[in-house]
Amino acid sequence: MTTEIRTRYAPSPTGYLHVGGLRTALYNYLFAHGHGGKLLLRVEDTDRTRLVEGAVENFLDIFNWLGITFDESPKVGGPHAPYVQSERLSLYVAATKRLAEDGHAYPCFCSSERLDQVRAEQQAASKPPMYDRHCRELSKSDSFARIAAGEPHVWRMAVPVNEVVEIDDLIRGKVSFETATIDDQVLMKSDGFPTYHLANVVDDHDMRISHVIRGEEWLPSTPKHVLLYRFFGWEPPRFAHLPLLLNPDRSKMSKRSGDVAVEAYRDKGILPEALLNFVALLGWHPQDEREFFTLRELVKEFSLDRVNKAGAVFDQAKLKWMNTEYVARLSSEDIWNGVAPLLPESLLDEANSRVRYAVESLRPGAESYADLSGKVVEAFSVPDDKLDAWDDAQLALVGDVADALAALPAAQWNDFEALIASFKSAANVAGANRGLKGKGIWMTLRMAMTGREHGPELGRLIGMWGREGTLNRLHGAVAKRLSSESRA
RNA sequence: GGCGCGUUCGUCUAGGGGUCUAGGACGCUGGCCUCUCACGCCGGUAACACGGGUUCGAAUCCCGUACGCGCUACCA
Repeated sequence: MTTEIRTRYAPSPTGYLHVGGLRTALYNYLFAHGHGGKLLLRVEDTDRTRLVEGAVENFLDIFNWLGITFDESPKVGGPHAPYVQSERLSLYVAATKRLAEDGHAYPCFCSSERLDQVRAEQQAASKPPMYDRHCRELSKSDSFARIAAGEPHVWRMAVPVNEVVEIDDLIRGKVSFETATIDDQVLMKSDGFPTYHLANVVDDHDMRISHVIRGEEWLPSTPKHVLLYRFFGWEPPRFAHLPLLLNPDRSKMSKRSGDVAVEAYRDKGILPEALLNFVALLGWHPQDEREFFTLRELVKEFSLDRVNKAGAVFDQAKLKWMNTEYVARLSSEDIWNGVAPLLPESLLDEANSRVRYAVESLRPGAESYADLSGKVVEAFSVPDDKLDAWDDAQLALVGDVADALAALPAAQWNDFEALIASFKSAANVAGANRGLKGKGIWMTLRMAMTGREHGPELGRLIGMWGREGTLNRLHGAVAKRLSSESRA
C-alpha cells in the first residue's frame, strides 16, 4: 500500500509572501494535488523577535487571491492542529526530553559572548566556525544541578563524530555530508522556543508529511534533520530541494533589486493566473512546448522529475509579457469589471456603452487593468490649446468634417462600425474638396481632436466621444485657430 | 576559510550518445500592415564554461579546473 501524499508550506510570518515562497507553495500544491494528496499550511513562528502582526491573515489573503488552497491550516484547522508552532511548544519540549534521555541532546550553558569569542578565534585561524562542544562533556549530574539552579541554557544536538549522512534528494539525487562538518545545532533556545531544525522535524513527523519540498537553501541543513529523524526512530520524509529564484545578477532573489512581495505584483496589476503560470515555469518545464497553463492543467502536468537543478532569474519583462497575454484573453465582461472600478466617475456617468467601446477598442496590447484604464482616460481627455500652425486648407477641412458629422443621423452615433465608415468618407470628401489627402487629412484631424500626433484610430475615438464630444473637439480646434489668428 | 549545489542564446528553457549545421519563448532587432502609436504578421540576432578522458561518434557518460550561488546564528 502507498501512504498518503502530504506536503506542507511552512513560512515564517515575516509580513509578506515572497515570490520564491509562492513558487515553493505552488509546487507543493501541484505535487500534492497531482497525487491525490493534501497540502497544509504551517506557520513557523518560533522566532519571537521577528513576529509581524497580521502576517498570517496576510498569507491567507494573498493565497486566496491566487486561488491556492490549503487542505489544513491555522484557518481551516485539521487533524493535526494546531498549525502554528508557537502553540505546539509542549511537543518540542517532550521531544527534547526524549533526545536528552537517549544522549542525543545536551544542555549548553555557554553565553553568547563566549560563543562569539570562540567563533572569532576560529575565523581568525581561518577554521570553520563551529561550536566547540564545550558543554557536551559536562556530566549529567552537573548539568542538571545547574539547570535546577535556574542557569540559562539551550539544548544542542549531539552530532555523531565520524559518519557520513546521505540523503537521496528527489531533484538532486544522492548528496552526502560528513558529520564532522556538521555543527552541534541548537535545538531549544534559552527562551524555551525550538529552533527551526527541531520544530520542523517534530511537526513534519507529527503531521505525517510525506514529502518536504523546499528551497535549496535548506539542503545544507538537511543532514541535521535526517539525524534527528534517526534519533527519534522516525522514518524521514522524502526531500526535494528546489532551485533558487535569482536576481538579475544571479544572487538569491531579494528586495535589493526589484519587487519580491507577491502583494507588490498584485498591486501592479499582475493577474493571479499570470503570476502563477509564470512562476510555475521558473524551474519547471512541461514535456512539450506549451507555456500557458491554468492551475488545473499544472496540477495535471507537474512532476518533480522535470524540475531543474539550476537557479532561475526572475525576469520581470517576461512576466509583463505573460500578464499582457492573460489580459488579452480576458472576456469582455471580465475586463470591463476589472477596468471600470479604476475609471473616474466622470466617465462612468456617461453612457457606459461608449466607455465600454473604449475599453474594447483600447485593449489590444494592454498590460493590465491599470494600464488600460490609463489609456481610456487619456483617450477621453480634451486637448489643451497650443500649436495650430495650420494653413487655410487644413482649417477648412476641420470645419467641413465637423459639418458633415453634425449632419449625420443620430442613430449613426450608436453604430460604431457605420460611424467609422461615415467618418472616413466625410474626411476623404472634405480632403478632396480642400486639396488634402492621406496624412494631410488624418494628421490634421488627429491634432485637431486630440492635440497629439499619436493615439488610437480616429474613427474609433469619435465613437468613444459621441456626437457632442466629437463636435466640441472639432469646433474647439477651429475656434482656437481663429482666435490665435486674430491675435496675430 | 569549510561544506554543499550548480553551469545550453542577455533571460526562462528543450535536449537525456548519432535525428543538433542545438529547438521554443521573452527581450532586442529588420520589414510588412497603417491616418500615427500600439496590436498583429513575417524575418533576424544569440548558447552547449574550459580541459582531459570513454566511444566509431558527446550538449548528452566519467574525471578535473574555473566560475557562480547557497549554507556556515539561541533566523527561518
